[in-house]
Amino acid sequence: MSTLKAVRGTRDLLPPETELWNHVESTARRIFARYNFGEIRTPIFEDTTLFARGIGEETDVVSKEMYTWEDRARAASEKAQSLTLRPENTAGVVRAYIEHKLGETGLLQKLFYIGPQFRRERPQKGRYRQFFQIGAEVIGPATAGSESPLRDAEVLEMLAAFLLELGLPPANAVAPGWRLAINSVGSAADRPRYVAALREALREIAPTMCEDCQRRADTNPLRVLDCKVPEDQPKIDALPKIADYLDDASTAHFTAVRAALDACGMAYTVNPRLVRGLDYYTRTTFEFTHDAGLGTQNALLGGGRYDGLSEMLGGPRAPGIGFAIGADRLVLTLQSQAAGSAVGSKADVFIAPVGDAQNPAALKLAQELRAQGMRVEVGDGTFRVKKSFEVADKLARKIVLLGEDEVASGVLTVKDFASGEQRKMTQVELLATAR
RNA sequence: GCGGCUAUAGUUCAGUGGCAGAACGCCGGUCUGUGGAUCCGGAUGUCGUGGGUUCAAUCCCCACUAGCCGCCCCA
Repeated sequence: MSTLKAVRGTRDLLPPETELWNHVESTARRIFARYNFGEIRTPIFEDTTLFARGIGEETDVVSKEMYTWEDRARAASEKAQSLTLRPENTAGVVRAYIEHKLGETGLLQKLFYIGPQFRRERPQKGRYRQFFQIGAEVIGPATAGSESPLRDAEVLEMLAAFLLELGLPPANAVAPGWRLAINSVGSAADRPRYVAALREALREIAPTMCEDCQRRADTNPLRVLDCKVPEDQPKIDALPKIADYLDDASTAHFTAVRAALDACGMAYTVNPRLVRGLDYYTRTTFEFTHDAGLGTQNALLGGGRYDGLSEMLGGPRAPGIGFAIGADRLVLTLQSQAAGSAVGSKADVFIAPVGDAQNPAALKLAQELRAQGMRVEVGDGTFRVKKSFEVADKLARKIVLLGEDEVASGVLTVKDFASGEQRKMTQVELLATAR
């Protein structure tokens, strides 16, 4: 019989690696809290329509990468509902915003999430079919300031603070690090005008370009800008620029975002070709990449503004901006930086009963020490003392020998592995030395 | 979804058409309570799965699966 394995594109996270994951997640919670974000937890699956409408029917994510199934109808009269494992979380958050009428508070909603997402792509390093994102959204009625360029800059500054807190500095001339690229794809009105102009220009040029571009020119013209084929680059440079199609408000918005970033001393580059793959993005889009540790999958996180998404989903006007961090990629990056290598800490003490008659007393001692907050590992009385020492040295900083004498007298024999010093002490003294 | 590379011990990896190897780790060392880079000994395993060629396949061939790299796309 063949043994069962985690399915393609999924994996188990085990200690001590999970320690690093917890570090990343708790750091996100700590930093986001400083910016007054609250946590939202949305369901892991949603009505398929949510993603089709929100992300865009024609996007790759929706058209070929979703885990979708027909839910069982409970009664003959009921229609089976099409459900989908969430491929990203922004649509779900906006759905919740609409459903709970959060706009009626009149306040800006600042929400973050941490959780698994699912896309049926070909797995490779840093890309899994179940992957984890840490994301945040700032959304609310325009009267709450949700449309302000200050929000864009604040979110970007928060991301920089988060990466810095994790020990990841921005790249500079000599050292690798992260890089921030930003762009504006215009308002909901600008974007179609630009796409139309792009289509027009591509009608002539596209046949001379690479195969992929010929296809993209038809299906998703913005993607042509992303082409990496060297021969196509001059042709792409000659295409209409999004900046020339922004209306005054969008241009002013982008200028204001940059001014706020400059004020914070944030380094970034404007990349006019940075268009995100999801339909809901408007105006500001951005991406953080990292030079080291990730192969081709060098995007650490991405995001942007989505002023029209709520309305696309049937809700009130609710401009917003958000991002999603690829936690799998962030962890990979930290591991390659050795910034995350200091994991695998030891227990405070290892209790070694000598003879299995001492087992009950050992468990009682462990219970009491743990109640005082100590991290305790308990061996087994059938272990020879030599083995207890070997195991204890691997797992803990101190060993407590608990033989017949110790149990009778209540005086423990304690050896510290770092100093090699061994002495008798009471339980109270042991607690004091561990502090 | 497409192309390339890979799959051998718990781990990292050698290797051969004829009994399967190293290092690290693991277990044990003249049985009575002392670990760390000492020393001695021991076990590692359907050689990814299923077919085929052959007297004989871990090795050659085919398919499948998985991982990695690249493409597409994206976090």
